[in-house]
Amino acid sequence: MPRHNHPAVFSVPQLYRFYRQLFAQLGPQHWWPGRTRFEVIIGAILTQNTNWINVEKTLRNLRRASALTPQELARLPQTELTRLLRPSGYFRQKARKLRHFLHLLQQHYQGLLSRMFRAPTARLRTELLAVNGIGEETADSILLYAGRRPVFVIDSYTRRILHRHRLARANAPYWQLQRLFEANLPRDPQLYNEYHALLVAVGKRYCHRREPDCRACPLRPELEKPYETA
DNA sequence: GGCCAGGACACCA
DNA sequence: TGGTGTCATGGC
Repeated sequence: MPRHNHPAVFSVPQLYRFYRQLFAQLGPQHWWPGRTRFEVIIGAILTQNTNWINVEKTLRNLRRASALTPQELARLPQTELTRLLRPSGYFRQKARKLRHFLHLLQQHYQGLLSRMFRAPTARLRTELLAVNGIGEETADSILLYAGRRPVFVIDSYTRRILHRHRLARANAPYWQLQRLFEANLPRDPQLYNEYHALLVAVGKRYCHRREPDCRACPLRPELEKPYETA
């Protein structure tokens, strides 16, 4: 096999077992927390490298300002938008990102989410990735949680958990980790939804950056060897 | 008072 | 291609 083609992940027959174990222990996570598809999209952008608690504060701000539809948000002056976004951090950047998304929606879909989510998944993903401020994780979160498309989301918790369970290299590319899940699971948006949410829940509780609480981790019985965190 | 949080991007070699 | 700095608030 050519050097550049070495797999960064191993074959994973136990991937679905992981899921059942997590679900049995933690139960349904009811993701994505958001009342409408637009809220899900906004939340996906606002939660970038940011605690969800802070995002909720911002969503409350936007709700009070009646700015939780594309049309209403577009009418908000930039200075006002920036002010409302403060609690979730990076507020100047995120104000621009939201504007960029609204621009895509307006230019390609007449400002209508109903039209946007009629587009084929691959095309919509490409368009979302072309928006400055929307990367792979955010695009896939939008596709899965707002669009209910069978696209597995890879976030930092998922990456960390896979690495600590020796299922992937620490620096494996996004698409490889995504393929790992998509190739080993039924192509079911609801399953992808719950699985990713469960991985985040496990990550938050047991798989911290510095001191992973591995003995309490629900996935522990699956482990063959002690962790290597390097 | 430091660390972390459901990233993305520009810039550099 | 891969590494590094930047963006920023709030909770623990």
